[in-house]
Amino acid sequence: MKNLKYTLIHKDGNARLGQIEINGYTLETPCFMPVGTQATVKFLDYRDLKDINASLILGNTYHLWLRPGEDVIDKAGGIHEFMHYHNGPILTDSGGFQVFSLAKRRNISEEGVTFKSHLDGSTLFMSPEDSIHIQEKIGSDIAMSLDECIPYPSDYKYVKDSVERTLRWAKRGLDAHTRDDQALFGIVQGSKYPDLRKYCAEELVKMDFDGYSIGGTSVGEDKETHYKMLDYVLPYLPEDKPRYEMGIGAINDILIAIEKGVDMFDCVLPTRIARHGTLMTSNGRINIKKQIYKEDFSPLDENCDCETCKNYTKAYLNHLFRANEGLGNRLLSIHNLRFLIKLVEGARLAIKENRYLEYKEEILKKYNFDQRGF
RNA sequence: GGAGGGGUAGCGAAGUGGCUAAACGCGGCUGACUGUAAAUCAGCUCCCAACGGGUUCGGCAGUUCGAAUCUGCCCCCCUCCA
Repeated sequence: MKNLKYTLIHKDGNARLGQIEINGYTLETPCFMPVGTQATVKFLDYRDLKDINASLILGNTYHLWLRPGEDVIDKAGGIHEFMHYHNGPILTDSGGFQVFSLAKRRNISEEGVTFKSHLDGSTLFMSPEDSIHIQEKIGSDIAMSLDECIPYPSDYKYVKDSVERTLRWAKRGLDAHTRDDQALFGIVQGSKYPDLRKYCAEELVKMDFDGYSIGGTSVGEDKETHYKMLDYVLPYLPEDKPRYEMGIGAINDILIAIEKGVDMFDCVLPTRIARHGTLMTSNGRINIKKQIYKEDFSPLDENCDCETCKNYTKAYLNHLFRANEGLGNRLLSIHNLRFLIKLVEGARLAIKENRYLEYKEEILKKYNFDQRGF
């Protein structure tokens, strides 16, 4: 009895318009998922998320395990109740990304990962089974298998061994998983090696997960390599399950992922750069802290429908950033998230109308962003 | 009028004979940021034709091989007592 139902509604080339039904929530794909690592999309609350039309959001197993602890969230009645978020499903990342981002503070063994807590230095151990059990207690709608997000570049032997271990971990997590109101996704690794990507995808598909992720992209490789990684994986994933590329938020990355047939993606980029004063707009990237905006009383982006663009001027936002007022972080985060969500809403409509490639080209041509894609 | 304290780069503030174009903080300017140790991090911030040179530490005049640092005079500011 699966709690997640994916329906492929329409294809335009490889781009997919779909629908996910899960635990009473229904959402359309492709979708962009804001990241709320510590049970909060930094600076936004549920009302802001509703306003920008966010649905699925992320939480993080490693971070919530350390603080407040999965038991607290369980006692609260689960993550939805805990953070008062009911606008859509919640997906938890497994801790696999921390294997990458906290590389200096961890050790990998066959059994699992030993972390040296970034909070207090204590030694903590997480097995693939632990990751699943923690996610079950957190009560997310979609859980992820514990994987190793492989650094780039890594040599073939390292990647092969890592992929095989990630596959064993995936199986162990699957066997340990008990909640039937929680979906579980496997994560395809394999770095830039086509055969390892294919192998990893095929082995995971045999295990029959509820969805499949592509991990280990946008970890320092060039764009060409990044996009090829998608090509090495997507042909081997089933049409009737959602595909999720983890950790992409640049405009070109998203548009290309959709074109190739990815349904879901998340990224800290829009919220992080917002807190740093950077905005994605239909006129390209701008930094609100710059002096030229000090007396600019126009909106951030005249083509945007977010609350920030509807109600505030660049001059005011410039002031908030110079004064280090938290409202600036919130207003810019709202804008950047809405910008990406709207971009993907446009993509869904374009797929429906069989003009996705035109849509993509139009955006890539019109928006004055650079190689990085924002 | 008397006693004491002080004037350092845009601001605040170290430094009290050479290692000082002068710590540090703020402010300002650049850049970075992709499954969040990130409201963070990195660089620049006296002037110039600049891997070198030129002017600086209230002002002027000295002492010294060498002064933001010592001496004299002057200007300004603060506190206390009359």
